[in-house]
Amino acid sequence: MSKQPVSVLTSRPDEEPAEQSSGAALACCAPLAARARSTEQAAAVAPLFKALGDPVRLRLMSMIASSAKACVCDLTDAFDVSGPTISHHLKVLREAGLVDCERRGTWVYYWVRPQALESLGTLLGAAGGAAG
Amino acid sequence: MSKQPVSVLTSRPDEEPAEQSSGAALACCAPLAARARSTEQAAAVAPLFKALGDPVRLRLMSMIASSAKACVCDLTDAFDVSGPTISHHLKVLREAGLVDCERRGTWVYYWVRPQALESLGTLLGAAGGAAG
DNA sequence: CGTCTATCTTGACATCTGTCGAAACAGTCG
DNA sequence: CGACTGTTTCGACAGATGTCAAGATAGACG
Repeated sequence: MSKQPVSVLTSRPDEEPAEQSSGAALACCAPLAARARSTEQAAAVAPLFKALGDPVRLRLMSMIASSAKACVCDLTDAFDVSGPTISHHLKVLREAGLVDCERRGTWVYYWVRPQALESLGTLLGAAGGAAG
Repeated sequence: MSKQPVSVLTSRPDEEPAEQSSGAALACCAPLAARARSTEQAAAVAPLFKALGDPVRLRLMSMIASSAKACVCDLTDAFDVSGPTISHHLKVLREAGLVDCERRGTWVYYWVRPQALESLGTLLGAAGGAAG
């Protein structure tokens, strides 16, 4: 069976088009562009990983994803940290584009934005091609 | 394409069976254990995301995964940061269990440890129900 | 053995992060 | 309107992080 060949991890910046050694000018054309692209891509995706890089936020995401809509009060209850801290983490998650929220009366509900997760999933394991 | 419903994100800490909470002193029982487990899981996985949460490290991973074995010198050349900084990032990646390295003469080669990536991939998109 | 290259470790420093308490803001209910 | 509950913002602070320069270590080569 083909183990998921990861893929960000296998985005191989060098396999773009006519890649490699097609010209001595390697240091100036495609490769460079590819590399730049990779850099940008990394800069764009790293924040998502970073946002998920905190235990509290990871668990928060887990809880939010587990229920269609999660109320802040429920989330707060499940942690040992203060309300403001949870609020802060939710803001980080929100700014990373991982979740979105809406106010319904007194309560605020959060839900996961599938797009972001797909991005990560794709980066990590989907993307055929690669295979190492 | 992959419309899989993420999964860390859906690990629903409450769906754990009566996982023998033989610990007597448990304030409650299953719920607490389940939650503890979830917390532990988050604590265990967050570092992986965190390690990937830096653009340099993410790109480093990408490059390492792109080639069976990547030499530090090649990696260093591809970035604008100093050698020690690359070394530091590689250490972070190594300590997170994402990569491993070996010295061959003068050079040190790095490669990706599939396990870690699988963990992340599983967490993000695969894993059907809970954990397993 | 001495020297050179490649890589890692150490120490220092500015910045970012996670956390809290206090206060502000948003809505509901009496 | 006024009091109360839920959530976010503000200000502050300890600790973590990313980066560099300088020095240390590992192995190759003469």
